[in-house]
Amino acid sequence: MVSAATRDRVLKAVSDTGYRPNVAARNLRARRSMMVLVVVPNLANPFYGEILRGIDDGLVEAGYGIIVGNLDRQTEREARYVDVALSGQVDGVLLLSGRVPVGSSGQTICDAGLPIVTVCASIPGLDATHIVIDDRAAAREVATHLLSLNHTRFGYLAGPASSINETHRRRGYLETIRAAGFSGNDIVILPGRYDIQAGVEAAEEWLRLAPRPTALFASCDAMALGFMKRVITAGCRIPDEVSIVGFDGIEFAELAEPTLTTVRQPRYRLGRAAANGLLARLRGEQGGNQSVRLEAKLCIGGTTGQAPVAAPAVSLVHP
Amino acid sequence: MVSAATRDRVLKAVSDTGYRPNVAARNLRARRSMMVLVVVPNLANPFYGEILRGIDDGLVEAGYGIIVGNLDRQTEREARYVDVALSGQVDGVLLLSGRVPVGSSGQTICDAGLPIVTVCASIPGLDATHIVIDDRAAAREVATHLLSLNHTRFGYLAGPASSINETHRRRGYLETIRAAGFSGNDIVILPGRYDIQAGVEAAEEWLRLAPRPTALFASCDAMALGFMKRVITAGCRIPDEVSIVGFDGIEFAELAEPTLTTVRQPRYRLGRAAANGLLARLRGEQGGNQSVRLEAKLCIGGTTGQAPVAAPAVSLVHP
DNA sequence: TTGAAAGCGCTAACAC
DNA sequence: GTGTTAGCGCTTTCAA
Repeated sequence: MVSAATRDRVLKAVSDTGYRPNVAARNLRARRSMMVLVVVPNLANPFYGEILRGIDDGLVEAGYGIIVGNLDRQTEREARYVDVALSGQVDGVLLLSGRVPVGSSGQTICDAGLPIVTVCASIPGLDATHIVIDDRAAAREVATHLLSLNHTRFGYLAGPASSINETHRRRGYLETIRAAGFSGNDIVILPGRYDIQAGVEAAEEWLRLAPRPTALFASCDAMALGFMKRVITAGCRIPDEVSIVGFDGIEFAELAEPTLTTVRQPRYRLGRAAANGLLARLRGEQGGNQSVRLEAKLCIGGTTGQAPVAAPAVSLVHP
Repeated sequence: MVSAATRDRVLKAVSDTGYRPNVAARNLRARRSMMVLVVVPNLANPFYGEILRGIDDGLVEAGYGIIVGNLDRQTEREARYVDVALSGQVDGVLLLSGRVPVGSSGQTICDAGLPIVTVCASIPGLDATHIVIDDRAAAREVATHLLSLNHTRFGYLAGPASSINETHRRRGYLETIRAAGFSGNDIVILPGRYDIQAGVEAAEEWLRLAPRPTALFASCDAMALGFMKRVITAGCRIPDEVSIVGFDGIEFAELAEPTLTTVRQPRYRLGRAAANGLLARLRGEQGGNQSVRLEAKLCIGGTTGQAPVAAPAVSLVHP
């Protein structure tokens, strides 16, 4: 609402002086920062890279920038990001970590009163938008697939106990196997922590077992790939001696030989949905506790096959 | 420099009122933001994830946060981050992209007058600290390794022409092969762009060649792994029919079967060095144009082996 | 030591 | 339409 003449005069002055608005001043005055904090458990895992891409694409369009808070799997690092939120450096928070970050003096990131969206891990009781897939149903599908291949001894390569995803995946897997008539004796649970090395260590444990489970569900691809590499190195054939299923659907799962059977999460779309959910809350359009569920899909690769028949063959000889 | 009594009174008031300093106001007054912009070519490539970890660890200790600028391989996206720098949102810039970002109205990110550090790609003529490895020497080492295995037909899977790394790697590889007496006829150059899919496409091209090069140097691991998967799918044996070398040393290179021979870059340390270099510049301790060079190492895996001997055997029959 | 005041650069509100 | 002003919350400077 200015005359054309004035506008031109202003625009000319802008380009003459090379004027640039100062963002700190604007933020101070407007009481917002146009920044969003994204708390990531482990930047080194490419699973998060792709989600981050979706988040970035969604937020940048709306003029928001992202501040990355990498926990590097260390809970102690949460405090830093609680401070970032509490000191007004960001307008909203995106939690990929499945936990509410806790500060050094007992406050949580919720005390900042900022809009929060969680991705890939709904946190019970948290007033936030939760962008999720159905971990439990996906894990059931994994178990059903392995049962259909006549496996009778099952392994589960777990994530960290603190992870809510871990809980759901384990439950879905175990309940389906039990429902098929198997007992705890038919199931071996190997501890893990969602990284490659954990998969390697679990493989070493598995190699020492007798009898070995013939089917292994690793609760993330990084672990599945580490496991796979280690057992191949030990001379095992996949899927002849052991069937392996991962979870996440990272690109490298497709590059494994054989291609890893895995649950593919729509990572980019999860990121976009998270950005949209947060933008809606930032605009005040939404509040309360709600969930958006995206589809995950079991992708059958070459790492799963019929259970080996060695044992039954022996029993036929001695009826 | 206040009396103990006053200090206590202040501290009590702080905890009573739940006082938190406002960062925007502090930044406005202090004319700094305690934020650093990190420009990344492609967040989806785990190569950058690990460098980012090193950067984050180095900067967070000094109280700086990072704003991630993902280009997603699209040069047009640079403009956004030029604005971020120009509008004073950050105190320094870390460039992983090997290019000086250019804004929409012709300015570059340098016009912000901020300290700049480049990582993994020194940009000629730029007043910055350059954290690099010797791409050319590493590529020479790759060629020497392949020559020592008696290969005589060589492939090179290139990166994008705009990349300075691409230039160095190609030069080092080709000059070494030429110095060994081979000509352009013995070398096939396949176009690529530093992602998995480019590796797959190059493999399809390679499968159509006759005669095929028996040695392939892919200028990044993601491409090498994509290439490898595709040729294995087509029934080729590695390294019996083709030797493959990658570049970068991402974790997944070690998980490939056979393990990928590759040049391992010290990614985390590159990130730390970049953080340190930027902190030094931010403190005004350093200026001008300087380089820090870290060691990259050729790690021999199972994807390289003696050149197949079929052709020489034929020529012995008809001397 | 402590208190008071100026001002960073912007935007919203108001008077002209 | 246009020009002026107050104040966001902090830090620095200067006076008491």
